[in-house]
Amino acid sequence: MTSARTPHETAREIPEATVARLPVYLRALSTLADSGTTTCSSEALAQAAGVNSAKLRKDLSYLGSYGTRGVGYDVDYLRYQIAREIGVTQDWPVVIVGIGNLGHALANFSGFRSRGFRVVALLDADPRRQAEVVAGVDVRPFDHLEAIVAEHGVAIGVIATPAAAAQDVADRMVEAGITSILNFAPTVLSVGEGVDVRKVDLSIELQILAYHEQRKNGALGEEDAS
Amino acid sequence: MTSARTPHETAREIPEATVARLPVYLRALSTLADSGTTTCSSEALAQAAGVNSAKLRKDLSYLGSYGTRGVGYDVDYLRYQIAREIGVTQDWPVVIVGIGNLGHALANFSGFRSRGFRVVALLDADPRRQAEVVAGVDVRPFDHLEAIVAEHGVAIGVIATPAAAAQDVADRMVEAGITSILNFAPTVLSVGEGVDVRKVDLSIELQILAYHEQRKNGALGEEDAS
DNA sequence: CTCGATTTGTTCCCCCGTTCACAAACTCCT
DNA sequence: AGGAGTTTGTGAACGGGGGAACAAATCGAG
Repeated sequence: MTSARTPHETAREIPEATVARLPVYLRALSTLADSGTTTCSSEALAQAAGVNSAKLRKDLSYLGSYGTRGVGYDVDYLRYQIAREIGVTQDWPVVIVGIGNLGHALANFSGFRSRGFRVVALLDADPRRQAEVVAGVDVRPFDHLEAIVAEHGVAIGVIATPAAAAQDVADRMVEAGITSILNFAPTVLSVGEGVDVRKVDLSIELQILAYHEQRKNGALGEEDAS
Repeated sequence: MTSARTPHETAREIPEATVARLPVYLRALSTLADSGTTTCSSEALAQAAGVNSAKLRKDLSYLGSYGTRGVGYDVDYLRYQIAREIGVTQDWPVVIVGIGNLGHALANFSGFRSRGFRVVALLDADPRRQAEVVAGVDVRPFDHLEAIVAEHGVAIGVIATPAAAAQDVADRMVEAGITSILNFAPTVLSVGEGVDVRKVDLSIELQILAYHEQRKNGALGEEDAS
């Protein structure tokens, strides 16, 4: 969770940690369904999702009581219930801003369509990129943002620009009416109340791995550095 | 944190949540340094990093006492201390497996070099991709993995393959001696004791945003579905 | 040298999340 | 029908992290 919480909490409250795991369960269920499994226990699903089975059951209990004691969960039924809870039974239009190397990769990412997301526009400020067609969608000028958001009712924006441009892009997105941002630029974004931001940061992930790696190697560099 | 913990804990223990924020502080400090700032308060740095100042001070206190009361922190000094703690004062060789769209983007990512990481090899199982040269490094057969890891002492591997291949790649990596994996494939990896895995999953991030987005819109779909 | 202003380092408390453990509920076999 | 075996859903204990608040330390002015 990055942004502030909405003041008017609706109905039942699902913990943030649980929300973050629901997509994992959803994927595991899809895999099970593809392999012909129609029913599974919390133990089996937990293993497929890489979590503790007690945690899985507690997570699912926030959604309701969708299992059968002594039996387990119906794969298709549970899958639908989770998808509905997350909100991916409907289609979410998405705009991607910044069509460099990463933007290309994101636009071509097949997991978009199959999981309830539809890329309605690719935007870039660089006129040289606006000639391109990526993944069947043509790259348009960044200035079209407001019109596109209004036309398609876009709520989710993806920022794949260099760090220097990210905050400006975010500001424009928010102004245009976007309320959820996925940020790939290595910058801290500041946005107003009610806007959610999630960040994906490659170099941070690598640095976290480096820290643990360093410790595995018996902690060199123990000088006190006074 | 994804994998198990090493049994023999060394010296002082830094909480995982703090470790995840140190790279953010490091970047904020670099930005401050670039703008000519030589000293900053915890309040200023916290704002630049997008966190609470009390949390920042507590995080830094795990590293030692590097500030001066009544004054603040010396930007360069603190930056070096954090970099040393994370382990990015040395250079980490990295291999990337799977040179599709995403692999291209990762290989070209400039944040690698500048933050203590060096891409020593790009690997792909597809012979057609092995003709390419990406970001000055030529794509080599996946089978070269073991030799490259041994030669350069690679500890960190990046998986950018399709989901179906990811587990096999991970197994080979671990067997070759890699002990930290950054996984971009949408799969749960299972690895042995002592191997760290971090995952970056686009569709999960989008689904989390979708969930919150759905709730903002006044929670439709309140049928009980008996 | 002393006093006020500033800022760090740390203590204390609370809340969220994880895990264990068990009662409730269901199936199947006899 | 009844009992044994399974598996879910949840209550309770526990640990970690976040934030407020304060004492300790440093600087600067007079």
